[in-house]
Amino acid sequence: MTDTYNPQEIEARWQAKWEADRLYRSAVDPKQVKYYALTMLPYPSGDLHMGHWYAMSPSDARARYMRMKGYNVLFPIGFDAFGLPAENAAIKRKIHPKKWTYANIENMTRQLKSMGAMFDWERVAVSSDPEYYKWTQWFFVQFFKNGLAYKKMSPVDFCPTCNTTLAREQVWGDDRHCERCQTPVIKKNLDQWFFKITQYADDLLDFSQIEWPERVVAMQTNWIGRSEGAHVVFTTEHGDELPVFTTRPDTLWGATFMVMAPEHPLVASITTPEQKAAVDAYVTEAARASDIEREAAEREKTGVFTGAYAINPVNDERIPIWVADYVLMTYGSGAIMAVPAHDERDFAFARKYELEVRVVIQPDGEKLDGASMAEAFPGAGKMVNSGQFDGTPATEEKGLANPAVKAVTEWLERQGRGHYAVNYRLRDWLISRQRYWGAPIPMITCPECGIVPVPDDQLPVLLPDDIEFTPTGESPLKLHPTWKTVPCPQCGRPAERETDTMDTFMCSSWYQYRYLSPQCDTAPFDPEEGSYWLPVDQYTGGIEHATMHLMYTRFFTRAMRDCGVFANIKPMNPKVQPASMFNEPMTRLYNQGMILGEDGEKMSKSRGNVIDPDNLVAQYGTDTVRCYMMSAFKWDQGGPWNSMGIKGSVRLLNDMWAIVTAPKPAPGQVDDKDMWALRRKTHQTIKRVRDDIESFSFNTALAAVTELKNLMQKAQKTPLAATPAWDEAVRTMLLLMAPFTPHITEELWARIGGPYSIHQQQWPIYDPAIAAEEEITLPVQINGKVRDRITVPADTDEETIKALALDLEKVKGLLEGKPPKKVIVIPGRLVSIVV
RNA sequence: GCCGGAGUGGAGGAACGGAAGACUCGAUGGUCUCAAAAACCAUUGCCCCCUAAAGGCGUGUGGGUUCGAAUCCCACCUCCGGCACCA
Repeated sequence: MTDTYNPQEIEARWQAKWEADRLYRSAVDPKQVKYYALTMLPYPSGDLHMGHWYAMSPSDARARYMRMKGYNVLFPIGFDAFGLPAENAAIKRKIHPKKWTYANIENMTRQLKSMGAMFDWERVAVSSDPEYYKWTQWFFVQFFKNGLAYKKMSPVDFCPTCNTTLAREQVWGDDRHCERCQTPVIKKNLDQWFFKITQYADDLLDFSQIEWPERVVAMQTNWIGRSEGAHVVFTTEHGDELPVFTTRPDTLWGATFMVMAPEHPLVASITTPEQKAAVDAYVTEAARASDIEREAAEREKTGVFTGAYAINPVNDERIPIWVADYVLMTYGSGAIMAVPAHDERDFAFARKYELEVRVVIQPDGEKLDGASMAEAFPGAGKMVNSGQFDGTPATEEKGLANPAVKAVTEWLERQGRGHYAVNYRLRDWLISRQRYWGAPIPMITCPECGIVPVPDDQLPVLLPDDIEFTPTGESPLKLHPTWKTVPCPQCGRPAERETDTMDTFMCSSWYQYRYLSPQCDTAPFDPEEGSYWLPVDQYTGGIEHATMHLMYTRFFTRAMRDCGVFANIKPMNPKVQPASMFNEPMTRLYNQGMILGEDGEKMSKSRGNVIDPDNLVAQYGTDTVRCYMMSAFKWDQGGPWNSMGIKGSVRLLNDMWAIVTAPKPAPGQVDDKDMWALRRKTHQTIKRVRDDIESFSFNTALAAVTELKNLMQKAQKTPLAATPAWDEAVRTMLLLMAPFTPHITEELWARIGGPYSIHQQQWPIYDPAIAAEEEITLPVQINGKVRDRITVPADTDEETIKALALDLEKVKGLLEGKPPKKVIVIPGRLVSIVV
């Protein structure tokens, strides 16, 4: 048993055995407590990269740990297999997207298996399989039937490179670029399908049922952008209603003009003949300018007077109506009341065009004057110039929590001039994509019956295989000679299929359910499986999905709930299946960081800083790569790759191998102290590794095992290595390392005669009595500085410690015979003397 | 501007308000070797010093609370991420 560590041989052998034994097959077992651990599913781009390893191997280690803790763990994997790269490959290299995708899946499955993770390979779900997308389409129809899906002609974001529209969430950055390909998007007016995610805005703002990182909660909250205020109806002199949304109804008396967005439908009709030329020119110019130009915050405001006037409903004042592009048609009603004294933007506009600035909130201690003030005052004060509301305090609080807002809103409601209102930044989810490689939208347009969903028994609407790609990138579904022509399901007359496919985020919004029973053909998932496994207990993945996938999937679960999809799900173990399981798909979320190239930049082929995991596995073995992923970084932060750093993991595993396989020394005299020191370290390590894995602190868990290993290494050739304490240490070290490095530990476990499989063993039990220190060294501080230390038995009482400390030569010297002012003894911690 | 997060040795990173720098990499010196690699041993925050002892200084900056602060509070600075003419 002195052969050297040969990871490649060991890993292949155990992987084969595990697979043959179905060691990682997870099945419903009501007698056992379930644990659903989930890592974000990969897109089959061709090869597994370092990022996949970094995301998945710690996630796997934790799932393995939970299994050893006694949970029935489900840790599935699959592929988010629809998407544009497959089509790009088809156009560029004349490979059919299906062929390209499934070849990649095959290759990546091999790579994933090389990771040695505890994935249940019998639950693999692939979103481009007809068995899968049948149910993606079924959900679409359900949503349509429940009023959650609608088709609408509207100006939408279009990526000219990807040749498709995008959801608002998929447009990023100041230059409004495509999240996938970085190309700035353009606006197009198209007839598109939307999901009513806005209907769930408030529901989605409720994070009380989930333990998600504050960062994600903040990002989603930001994204939804809820603001409270009032809906107030202004009218033009000619009686046209001009409703506005304002968060500051308490400043209504300070409205000295109104502004409409250039796209506002009433602009043309209210403009007076004298102003028509100027307004037309302005509107035309605004339409030509891109959103990026228009939305640049630093840009100077421009606008044109329409010649028309509105009546302020609170005081019947006549105020001018302007058109300006700083007002957006997409938010609120596309028109605002302008209160220059208390709003920065209105102030800038008013000064430029010499419009009245009237103060209606006076702060304490200074006197604002509309004519002379240099900037708007958005702060707190008392209402003035506001009729019966004068003197009402206006605070910094938002919405009805602000007494001035509350008083005015209630009065508006009583008067019928307005009402409480909430506005959101969130837009409905645009899911139409003008692409081939996606799930076809299962809708048919009939000239007689209108829009008709494909009946359930005709699902899935299959993608045709006989397609042709043109270099223009136009969807082959549109160009297909016959595919889109079908009889209307209602009247049987010739009708036309929807040729758009669905946003692939739709597929990934419900994959955690499909994993439960990927073969199920009577429902999206088997009710028994759902009743046992739901919800996902622990989800892990990247932060980049905060306002896309992670928001969509929360919406999706709620929509499923409201469509009755969970009607036959009865939690088998309500203790671990919170009532929130029908609202929230994932109870806990943890975001890992990103692994960068050695140069500190994002890994990319063009930079040439890509580290290939296949090569590393070939060179060092899977266990070493896994170990390095988990020891060298804080998981939530990630960081640059260091090709030297992996040596640390190589040494750890070699040392572990050597310690376990070394011949035992002859028994002999063993110092009791040494024996207890080893047992103490062993038990302290159990606790540290346990606590660290639970808190995702994999690096410190491995550091703790390394400390144990270092201690054992020193004792390896002494008679201590022939004692039961040593055997306990060896067993413990292997069990603690099993989640991190599953193959080497399985091999060594077998060699020391442990029962197969180490991965089915119970997590070692930590005994606090053994872990407790017998002797402790206490630092002795004088005025907060450590001057000496004393070593005493752990149970020494305070008085004795105090006496010992004061008797120290060094302390006596520093006290110079004077009595100390104060002596603080913290048992087990330190002695602090104040002079 | 608003909302999150982060600033600790040469690098990654440890530290329930109680010994700053665990563990790892790197570096330096040594052992082994014809040599190199590997392995092993030792040193490794900075200043002072031949060395050591003994000091002093050190967790982005400046204050504060405390016997005691990387950690708590206040005010800043820098970097990263999200949102932003959103009424």
